Amino acid sequence: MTGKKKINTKNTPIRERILSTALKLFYENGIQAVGVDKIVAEARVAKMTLYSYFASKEDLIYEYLEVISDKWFEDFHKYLNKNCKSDKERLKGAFLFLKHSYESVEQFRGSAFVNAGLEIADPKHPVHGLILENQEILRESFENWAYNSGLSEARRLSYTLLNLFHGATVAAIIEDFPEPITHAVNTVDSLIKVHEN
Amino acid sequence: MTGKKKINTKNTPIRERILSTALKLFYENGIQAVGVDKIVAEARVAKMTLYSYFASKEDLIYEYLEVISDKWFEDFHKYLNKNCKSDKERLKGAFLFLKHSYESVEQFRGSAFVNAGLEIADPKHPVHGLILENQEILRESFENWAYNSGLSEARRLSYTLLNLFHGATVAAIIEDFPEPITHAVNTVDSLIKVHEN
DNA sequence: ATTTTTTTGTACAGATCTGTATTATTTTCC
DNA sequence: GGAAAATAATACAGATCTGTACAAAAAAAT
Repeated sequence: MTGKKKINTKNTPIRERILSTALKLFYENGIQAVGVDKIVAEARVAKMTLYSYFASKEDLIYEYLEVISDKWFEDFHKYLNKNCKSDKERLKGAFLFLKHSYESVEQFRGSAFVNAGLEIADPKHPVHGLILENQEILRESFENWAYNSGLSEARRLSYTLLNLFHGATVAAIIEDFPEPITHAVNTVDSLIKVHEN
Repeated sequence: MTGKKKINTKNTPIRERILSTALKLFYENGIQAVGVDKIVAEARVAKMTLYSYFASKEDLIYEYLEVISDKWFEDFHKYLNKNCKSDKERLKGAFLFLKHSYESVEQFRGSAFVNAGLEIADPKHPVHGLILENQEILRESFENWAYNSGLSEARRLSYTLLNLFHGATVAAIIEDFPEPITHAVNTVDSLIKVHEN
């Protein structure tokens, strides 16, 4: 009988509002920089209400990463299916999606996972599993697309593309300009040709 | 008559100890995650002593980045001059240095600048100028080495290499394995060949 | 040896953080 | 309408954070 808190797991509009507010604030400012007070203020919700839906900030962070992961892959595939006709086009399309994100997102801050992974230094922290899983899914997509396109060394190429993907994202944030992403797009073209021999 | 604090700017051993302790803690745990109390405890120094050498934590952060920048470029060039005979070798050598860092640094946490840049979200924060400057120096090195090696599109290649550099670093941290760096080394080989035509 | 400077230790102010207690108000359900 | 549940508002506990005050101890300088 530990007297645990009762958490309401129902998906009410208020819960959604808290989560979407946390989503925005965590992404734009970083996880550590955003306090619970800021979230409840922005969501126009009482603090107790937040704690009736989420056991702790830790839980909120974890759910934040899960939700943003789903959302990201959804947007990603929607974009690819709309703009790419083949898996080879998808390889390049992934980076065009990145460019599109930079231009369309009101405040581009790169990848929520990479940022979270770097922010939470301890590699044993539970969110790291989620982040790793996320990156592996993306890499496997690259590998499948490369393999289906008949490119050589699909696995190795997938790691390179993931590197480029991270690098372009990070550089775009630091430089505060989309140029690094444009360069990455061109690099992908070159790499595809190299693996087409 | 604002009554400003008197800051001792002399380079005493104690000041050095504080700075090197902050260096280690900031790099390994992130800037926001490390409090002044933790620094003075680890450096075995009174808190007032820290504040007699540094006006604020903000100042300490700024100096941390300056020092680690100098230190990084020093180690970088030392490694390159020891292991590379030509500028073309230096292009690859930069990534071998990254691998060497991963293997030799007791707790590899990637680039202090990239981490700081992502941690401090506000692009108007003064440290961002320092971070940008740092990255530009590295990119220009890439460009010069590529140009001196007769490679085509040296400038574009330099941006690609910087992307790869960031990406490999970030991926290595997230995956907690050096494989991404190894892949990046191979990619550099491919890219050099592409630009050698 | 004595004065001056530096460093320490402790305490604390004031802000902010996570999380809870409590009571009032609003909404929902029947 | 009236009972039950959800939400709000406020206050607060306890921890932690940056930065300062102040007196004692140690080190350096003369």
